[in-house]
Amino acid sequence: MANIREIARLAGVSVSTVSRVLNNHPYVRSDKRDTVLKTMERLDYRPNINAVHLSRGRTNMIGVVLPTINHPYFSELLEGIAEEAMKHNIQLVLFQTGYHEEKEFEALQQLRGQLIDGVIFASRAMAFDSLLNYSDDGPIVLCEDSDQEEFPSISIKHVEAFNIGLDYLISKGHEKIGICLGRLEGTNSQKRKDAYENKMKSIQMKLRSEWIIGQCLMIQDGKQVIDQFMKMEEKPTAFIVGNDQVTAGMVTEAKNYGLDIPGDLALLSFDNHPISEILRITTIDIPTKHLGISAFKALLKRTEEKGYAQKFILPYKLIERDTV
Amino acid sequence: MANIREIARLAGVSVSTVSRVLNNHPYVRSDKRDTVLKTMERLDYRPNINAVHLSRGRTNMIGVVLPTINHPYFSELLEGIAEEAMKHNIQLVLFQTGYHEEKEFEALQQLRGQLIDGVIFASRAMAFDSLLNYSDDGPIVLCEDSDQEEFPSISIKHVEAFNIGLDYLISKGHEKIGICLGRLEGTNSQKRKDAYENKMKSIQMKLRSEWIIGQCLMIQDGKQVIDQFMKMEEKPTAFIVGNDQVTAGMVTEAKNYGLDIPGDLALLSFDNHPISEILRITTIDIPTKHLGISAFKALLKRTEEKGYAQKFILPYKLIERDTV
DNA sequence: TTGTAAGCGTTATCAG
DNA sequence: CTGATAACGCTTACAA
Repeated sequence: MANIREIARLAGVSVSTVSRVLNNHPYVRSDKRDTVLKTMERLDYRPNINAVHLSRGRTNMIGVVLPTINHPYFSELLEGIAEEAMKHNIQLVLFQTGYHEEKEFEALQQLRGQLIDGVIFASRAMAFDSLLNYSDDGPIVLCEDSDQEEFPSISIKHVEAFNIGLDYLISKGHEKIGICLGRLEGTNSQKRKDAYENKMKSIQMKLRSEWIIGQCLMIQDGKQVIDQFMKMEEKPTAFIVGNDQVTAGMVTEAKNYGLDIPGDLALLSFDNHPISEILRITTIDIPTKHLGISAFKALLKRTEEKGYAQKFILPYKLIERDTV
Repeated sequence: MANIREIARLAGVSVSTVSRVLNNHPYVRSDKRDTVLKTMERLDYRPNINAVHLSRGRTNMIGVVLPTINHPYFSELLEGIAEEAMKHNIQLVLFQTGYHEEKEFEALQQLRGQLIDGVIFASRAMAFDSLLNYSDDGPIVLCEDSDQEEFPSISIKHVEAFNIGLDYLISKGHEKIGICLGRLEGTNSQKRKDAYENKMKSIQMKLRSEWIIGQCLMIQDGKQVIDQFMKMEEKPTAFIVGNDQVTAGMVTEAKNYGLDIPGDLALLSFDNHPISEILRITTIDIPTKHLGISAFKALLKRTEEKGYAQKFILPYKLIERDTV
């Protein structure tokens, strides 16, 4: 591949002039600029991006850490990030972790290695303290309802939203309420679980471990929950469910058993993804895509302003439909 | 940030020795290796990846071109690519195009600029001839049912699968068959449309433009199709639909109108994504994730073997459920 | 087994 | 406005 030196030689100018043309600097006589441009065109020249990156010390790429791409929550979030990044001419490098910490560290090492200018954690499995070690290596943004004040974070108020959901169920006469969450280890799930346990205590309901179900992420998991439900001696009259996919699985599997929703079992869910409208699932809307957009904006801000660590809270909204 | 020279100085060795340690070369005396390693540890050293890339002339990153991330078809495909890439320690750079050609060119320019070692086109909007210009810049793989012999390609036999679907509908007594496709300009859609038109001719059915519907990609589009359907004077008795999302929207909107599926309208779809099982949609399974896995493998093969341009055909499978 | 030094292809400083 | 030339941080002959 042709390089800048060759272009310079053929155009009869110095490499600096070529570089200036490349970067739209002023102070290049227009006839020189033209010959340079023509020479580039002729050789179908394209600057070596790695060299540019090395020289500049920046890459205009950021990393996105997420457990899995193929889940509506994360792909919507990712889409938000991608759209906003595109506006600013920033490229995305993907780190699909499958919730493995090592993979998350990889992203951070690439940050330190200056392959990426920043990192957005769409989800985090690693300890917060470990994260702190990379604080000086570049901007980091967290998509979680976080109390820390070191990094910018974007989220909804999970506890509050969960309480709204629980109150709604209670207002409809439910007391025997079960809960379906994703990875119980996750920060968001923890918040939600705490909210649930506190609320149950406040209405004098004993916690039943059988009614607290984890690892609910996909449609298929919802089916299994209903299978479990059918076998329970003491059944809850309602479930609050961490995401619409799972609820979708529950609704349809419930129908297979001839259950009446919400008569035999009420379901309140989170996300308001398209499937919930289709299945008329009562759900709490989370502005997932905007979470992504805001995350990117926060990263940008943090890039410009070293200590910037604002906590962004986005609004949620209860959407009443037919499963409660 | 510390660099290799500083490590060398502090460890009392030369930069080449440090480099050798970094790259697990043999021929480094183990006590030297140890001090180097310790020094790195102490300074929390991480090599500058851009410098490595520039020096090596390779980046171990590949580009993935797709129109949108937030659609089950593409996010499943992407997941396949991502999983396989991870096994080979290859990073993914995303190019979300929204079907815009310029964005696709961007990926190719980054290929020429050696930021990425190769490109997978999960979908393509640009002309094939334009693509040919980049053939020498690095391996390119296409996810399409393609007749060209220049690049490796991965797909199912769209025409054949479509014919199977149409024959199945016909065998169930349908002749008045409509069709819902995605972007009519896309290569896959073109193939499918051709198959449809030929089949209709072969059973002496006149083509009605009203029954050929494009821009069907999401759940919401399916709703609109049914709204259109309700207004048709002459109604088809069946639709063959390009993807499950759209069918899902159709099924549920049809219920709102009190239509009987398949009595009033039969629906045959493609993909076999989780939602189709939930809604008991009869569909033709496409191994989307494997498409992604194979695409990555083909890219790797093409990297090693210049002219490699095999066409991979993956199997599809009719899944009989309740909408036909 | 080790070190020296020449790349890799840009950008940026500084002198003209 | 233009051109030398020194970075940027690593890899890799080549020589020892």
